[in-house]
Amino acid sequence: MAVTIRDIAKQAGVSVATVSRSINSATKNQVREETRKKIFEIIKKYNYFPDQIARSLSTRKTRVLGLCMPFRASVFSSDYFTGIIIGAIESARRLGYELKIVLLSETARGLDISDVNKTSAIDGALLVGTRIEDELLPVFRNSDAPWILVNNYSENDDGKTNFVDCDNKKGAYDAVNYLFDMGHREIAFIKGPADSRNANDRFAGYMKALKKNGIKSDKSLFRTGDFTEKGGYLAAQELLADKNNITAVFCADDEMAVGALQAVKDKGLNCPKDISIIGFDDIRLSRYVDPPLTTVRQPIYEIGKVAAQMLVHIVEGKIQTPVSKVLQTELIERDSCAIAARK
Amino acid sequence: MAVTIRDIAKQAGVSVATVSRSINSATKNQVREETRKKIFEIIKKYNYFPDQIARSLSTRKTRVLGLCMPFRASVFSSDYFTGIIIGAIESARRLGYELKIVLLSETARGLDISDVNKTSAIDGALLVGTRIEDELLPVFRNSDAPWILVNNYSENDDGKTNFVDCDNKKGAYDAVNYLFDMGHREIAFIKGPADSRNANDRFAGYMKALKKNGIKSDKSLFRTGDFTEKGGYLAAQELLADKNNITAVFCADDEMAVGALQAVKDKGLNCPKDISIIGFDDIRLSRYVDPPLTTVRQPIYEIGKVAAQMLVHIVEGKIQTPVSKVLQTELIERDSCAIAARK
DNA sequence: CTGAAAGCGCTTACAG
DNA sequence: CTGAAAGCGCTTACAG
Repeated sequence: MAVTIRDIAKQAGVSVATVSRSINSATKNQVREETRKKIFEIIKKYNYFPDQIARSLSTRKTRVLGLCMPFRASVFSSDYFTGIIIGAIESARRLGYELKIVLLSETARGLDISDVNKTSAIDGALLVGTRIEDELLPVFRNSDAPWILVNNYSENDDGKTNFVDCDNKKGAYDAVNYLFDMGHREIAFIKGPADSRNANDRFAGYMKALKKNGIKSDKSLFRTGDFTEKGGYLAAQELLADKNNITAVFCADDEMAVGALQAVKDKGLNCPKDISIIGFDDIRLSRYVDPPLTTVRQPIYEIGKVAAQMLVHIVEGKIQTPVSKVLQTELIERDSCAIAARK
Repeated sequence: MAVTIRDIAKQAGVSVATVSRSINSATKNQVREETRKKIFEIIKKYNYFPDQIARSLSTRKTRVLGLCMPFRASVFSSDYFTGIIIGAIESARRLGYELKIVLLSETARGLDISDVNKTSAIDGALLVGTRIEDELLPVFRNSDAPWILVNNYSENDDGKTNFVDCDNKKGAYDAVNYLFDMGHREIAFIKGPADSRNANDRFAGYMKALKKNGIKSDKSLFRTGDFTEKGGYLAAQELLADKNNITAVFCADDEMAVGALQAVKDKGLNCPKDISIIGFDDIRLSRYVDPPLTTVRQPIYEIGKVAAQMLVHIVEGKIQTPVSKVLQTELIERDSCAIAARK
């Protein structure tokens, strides 16, 4: 049988209340040092660890954060998933929290986030990988349970959401300006899925940059991908077949950029000589393809880190909500973009 | 205030016991259908969800599995980490469990796995990324709490450990035979860290294949890497400087193989013409380097899946321990190996 | 500084 | 088929 606080109390000749006070940093000063010392000896001797479950039932706090996400392949894209988790777990750990992965059912059965909290025994939620279609957001908003939207805030949002994200629009804007400065005028764009908020913001950034540079947008220059390599390949293939005067393509994520790169090669064209390609995210693979991909880096690890930290602050009531943080992207120049070829 | 079982009982005009029985599949048949129906109406009406914490305290089961690992970079290598987690979480979910990530402190302070279970509120542990130096294993063995060693079993082990792993020795053996059949006789080996069990088993497989083919092992053909790309690069560089007659190098993981490939290129040599390279794991990157890497595929997703499933079976007492499963590796032929060049 | 007692929200023998 | 009651292992007002 496991040793409980009762056993310790009995052996130390004190009440369970005194043992409890001794082992909780907030109350340990209420106990005479000498008493505490004796208690800790007994604790050590019996190798006692307080039961976290009992503690939670009593305090109504679990000290665990939920990383909540739909079970969708794109969320689990290795670099993204790993980055968020490691960032989050580092913060959590430092602040004395653990991390639990909770999968949201695809069939969003009107689950309220406070239900998630109760059924999953978490103090707060990091909401990752949502899409507009999930319709998770509206219902989450009606909850007073602490949660943070990670990486899917939209500038068209309601202003009441806690979130951390990178500046998708600005990142895309920068990418297009970069291409423009290299002389590109016919810049194609491969969008992400229509129901992805950050995909939309990236598109908005593209449009904004076009406008600023006096280029009028041309619908025949857009294609929609699904954030996968294959989707990028297909979209680029179409683009290359239709329009022979494009000199650059901006992809809403690196996966699609990798696919687009392959399409360019398969068409017998050279990147960057004939076509420049620029991606978004800076996944590990970007450095290894040939040519290495120029891209807009999203500080994913930082995002996870900041998000978890922020969530803990909310949970502990140390911060006023709504709260948010927008991290900056960084243009990473590699070899997939070059001065626009004369056409 | 959240609604509790009391509220439901009161509204339904029954006792909490009856409500409790109704909502637990194991006991729901003890309740008259009519009564149950009424109870569920009330539950729905009040949007009641049973508190998992209270349940856990009462049943002494949490229905969460712990993915326990040291906080070490190599564990978090994207493909590995993601593969294990997704595999594990899928099994867990299907069986009604959740997954919590618990970081083991580097400074292994004599933590017993049963303590982990108590302090982390988990029913069982998946032990990932351990090294011999961790000295976690011996202490874990003294515990009766359910746990499974993932991916680090050694054939020299005690036979009492629950584990799932791939057949590292056999995989390495296959790789070397493959090279031998292509005419290679001077086959270098870049080992993993000395305190990694699977690294050692892979080395053992290499040695076994050498012996079987009548090649005597040559110490000058071994180098030790650290499972990272950089380590592989450095080791290969040394190898290439020292021995000019090697025609192939087998790397204990793909990360090192990618590094080795770069070293070969930097030396002005061609892979596979001058030097064949073969890796282990089949990480995503392997398909993208130039030339694409021939490697020994480790079914990492399957490993996570089987491990979680096995753990649940142990936790629920449905299976006799010790229990284990060894999954087979698969040689993936790509373009980094060729017939040995005459020297 | 310390203890007795109530309470956190469930489950489950026990009795009927 | 149902209920009253004890119990899971803690924390925390309350009283002294």
